[in-house]
Amino acid sequence: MVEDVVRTLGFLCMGSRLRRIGERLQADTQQVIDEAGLGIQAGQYPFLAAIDRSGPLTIGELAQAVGITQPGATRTIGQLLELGYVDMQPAPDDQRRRLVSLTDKGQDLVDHSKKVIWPRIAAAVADLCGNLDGPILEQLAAIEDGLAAVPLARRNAAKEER
Amino acid sequence: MVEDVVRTLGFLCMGSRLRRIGERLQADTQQVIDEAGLGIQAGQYPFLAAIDRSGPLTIGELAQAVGITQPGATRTIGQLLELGYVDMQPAPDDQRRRLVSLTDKGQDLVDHSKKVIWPRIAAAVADLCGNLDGPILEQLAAIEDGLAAVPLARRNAAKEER
DNA sequence: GGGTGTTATATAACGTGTTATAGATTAAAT
DNA sequence: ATTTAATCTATAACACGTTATATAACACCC
Repeated sequence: MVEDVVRTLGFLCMGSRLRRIGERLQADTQQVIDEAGLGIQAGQYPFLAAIDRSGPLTIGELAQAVGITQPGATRTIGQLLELGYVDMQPAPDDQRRRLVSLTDKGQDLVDHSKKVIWPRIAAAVADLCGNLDGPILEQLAAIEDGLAAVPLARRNAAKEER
Repeated sequence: MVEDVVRTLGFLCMGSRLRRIGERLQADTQQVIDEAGLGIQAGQYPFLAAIDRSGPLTIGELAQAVGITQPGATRTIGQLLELGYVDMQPAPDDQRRRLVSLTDKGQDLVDHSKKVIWPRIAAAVADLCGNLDGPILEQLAAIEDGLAAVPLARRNAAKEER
C-alpha cells in the first residue's frame, strides 16, 4: 500500500486535491444521470440550469454564470445545440451577441431533471457532505471569495511585508 | 452581473465547483512556482514528492500515490524523464515494472523546493483556508473516504430502502 | 462618415485528466 | 512444459478545461 501523497502534503496539494475530488464527484454524478437514462453530460447541466433560471443568455453571460472561460462555453453550447436542447440566435439589438435559449426539448429535460434527477443528486451529495462538522459550502464560498480578493501569489508578498 | 449558477445550486454542482476551485488554486500555485524561476509544472510536484518520501516507486505505485490513473502517471513521468528530474529502470525481479527514481538534479529540485517553494505555497493556502471555521482538510478527507466507502450512485438506493 | 479601438464569439493549439485496449512479462494450471 | 490467465506499462482516442488569436459587429472621434 502506497501513501496518498496529495493527502499527506495537506495545504501544499490543495489544488490537486480539490480537482481530484471534484472529478470523482462529477464522475459519480454522471453515473446517476446515466442510470436514469438521460442522454446528457453532468458538465452540461449548469448551462441548462442557468438559462432556466435567468432566461436566454449570451455565450459570455453563460461562461460567467458557469464560471468557465468563453471558449469553453462556446464548445459546450455547441454540443447542446447538436443535441437539440438549446437554440441560438443573434441578439436583435447587437449582432455580435448570441442569445442562447432552451428549446421545448431542453425545457422538458430541465423540468424532468428538476423533479427527478437533481434532487437525487443533491440528496446524495448532502448525504456525503452534510454531516461534516463545518458548513462546507460556505467554506468553499469563502475560498472562492478569498482567491478573488487576493490571489495566492500575492499572499506571500503581503505576509513578508508584515 | 450574472449569478453564479454553480454556487447557487449548492450540493448539486459540488463536483463542478470543487474542480473549478482546484483549477484556480493550481493555476495560482503555478504562478508562485514560475515567479521563483522553477521550470516545472505544479502537477508534476506530487510525483517528485512521492519518490522523495518513499524512495523509488513504480509507475503503478506513483499513480496510486498521486491519485490519478496509470496512463496519466505514465505521461507525467515521461515529462519528468525528458526534463531530467527522474530516472526509470526495469525492476530487477520483474521486468514489467519500471522503477522511477530521482536523479541528482531531481533531488536538488526537491531539496530546494522543500526549503523555499513548498513552505511558501503551503503558507499562502493556509492563509487562504486556515481561518475557516471548520478544518477543511479533515472535511476533504471525510469526503474522499465517504466516496470510497459508498459511491454517490448508491447513496440514493440506500436512502430509498430506508 | 470613414478610420480606430473595443467587445463578442469562434477557432486553434495545448494541458492534463479519463477510458479502452494492446504488448510484454510473470504466474498459474493442466 | 505449454497453454492460459493475470499483471504492468504504453498508446490511442476522447473530454473538457485553458490561453492566444482571428473575425465580425458595434462605438466613438476627428
